[in-house]
Amino acid sequence: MEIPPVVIDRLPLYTRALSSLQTEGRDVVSSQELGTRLGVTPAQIRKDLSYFGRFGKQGRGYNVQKLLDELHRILGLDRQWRMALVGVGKLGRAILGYEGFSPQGFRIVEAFDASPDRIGQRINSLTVKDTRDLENVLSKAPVDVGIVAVPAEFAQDVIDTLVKCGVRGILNYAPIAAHVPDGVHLKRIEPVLALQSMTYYLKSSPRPTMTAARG
Amino acid sequence: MEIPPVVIDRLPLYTRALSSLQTEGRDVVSSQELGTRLGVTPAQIRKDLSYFGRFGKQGRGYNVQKLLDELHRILGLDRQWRMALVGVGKLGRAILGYEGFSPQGFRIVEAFDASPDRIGQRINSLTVKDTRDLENVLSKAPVDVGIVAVPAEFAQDVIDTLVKCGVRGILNYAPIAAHVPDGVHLKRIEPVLALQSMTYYLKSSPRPTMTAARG
DNA sequence: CGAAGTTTGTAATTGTGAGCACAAACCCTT
DNA sequence: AAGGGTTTGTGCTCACAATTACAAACTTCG
Repeated sequence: MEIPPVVIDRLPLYTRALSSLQTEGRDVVSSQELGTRLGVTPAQIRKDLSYFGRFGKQGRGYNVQKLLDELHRILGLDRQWRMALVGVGKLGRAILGYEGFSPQGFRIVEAFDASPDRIGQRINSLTVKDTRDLENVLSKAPVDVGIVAVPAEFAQDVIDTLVKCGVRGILNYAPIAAHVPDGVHLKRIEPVLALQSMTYYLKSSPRPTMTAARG
Repeated sequence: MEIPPVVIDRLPLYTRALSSLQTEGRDVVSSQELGTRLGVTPAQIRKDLSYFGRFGKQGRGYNVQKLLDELHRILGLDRQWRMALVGVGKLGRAILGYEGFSPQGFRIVEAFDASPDRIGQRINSLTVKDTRDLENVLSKAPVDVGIVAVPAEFAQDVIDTLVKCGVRGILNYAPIAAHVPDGVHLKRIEPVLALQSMTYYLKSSPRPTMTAARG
């Protein structure tokens, strides 16, 4: 059976909410409560989960720990994921310094750059390697995901190289419409695009005054 | 008439592709070519654009400059947008240093933080102000968009405050399912969520060898 | 000028995902 | 043990977005 991508995209949200509940010491949660927390309808949650099995109990709800384990298994979050960063400019450095990846099992294990004055530098206990050595390095120690943080004009080339190296997941921070072959999964991280669609809604309605109440 | 949000989300992509074409000196482009560049069907592009008017010419295509102007007008990209950043930790600093915003008309004009040792610091020609003064500052010099880069546990409070200050667009970098009232537009920037859904597809199929060809 | 070749805009169709509603299953209290 | 209260899983319906398909309009070339 083929599961709709939108469903897969929602599962991490459920995972995160369940983690919170677990921290709060909760044993059981209903689709109702989960939905309220996430801003999703209970029916949607139940339907999404039903693609993968029957994890709940009527009259009771879902066991937090059990459902969390199931989701981890389903999403493949029960293992470590190795990532390679390409581009250690301003943005790349910020990504290297970001502490949100490792607690979730994602580790940047290699960093590459094309600029001679960056190659050899040590950043966050990682030595920057030459982009031209990408194939060599990754053939010996493959990674699961490539993070692209190079200027737009080089991004497609870098992505092509990563794909050639067998990388099947790519996180693209470069502002281009990248092309990847079937079977390779690419996700864009582009704050500017998010802003540019948001302005459509902001432009029309006037800036509300601070005293205005909301109904 | 109500335009589907998915359509609005695609318009910035069109804008970007058209900018490239403009730089390349192209006068005219067909939905066919635009579609190939963006990985979107030509019909989709034509339909999306038809929500807003008739910008093309049969047998010829779209005038690059004209369509670009129209899209800028439609999305509200023909003006400057003022943004306030809340949270100048590691992530916040990276956002402040990011150079992709201003060329597109988005400017961070205020930075806030709650930590005493950060308040008063100068970062990128901006003086960090006390989060408690947020209402005061924004009442005198309103912003259009708030960027939230505080730890998860404070994010909802910050968002509530921003909303109270009349901010109707929020870019949220904090890993929470934030709640905003109707009329406030929130966009999440969460690389980890993107990765966590990607792993679903990566986990099943084996890591391909480098010599394997793709069909 | 006429015919062949393009390309748009849109009506109609198809496909897909979200929400509704309810039977079945379970809990809890008395 | 029995009945009232919850909550799940899912068939069904509805809404909406993507695709198809084509007439109309334009360009180009002979």
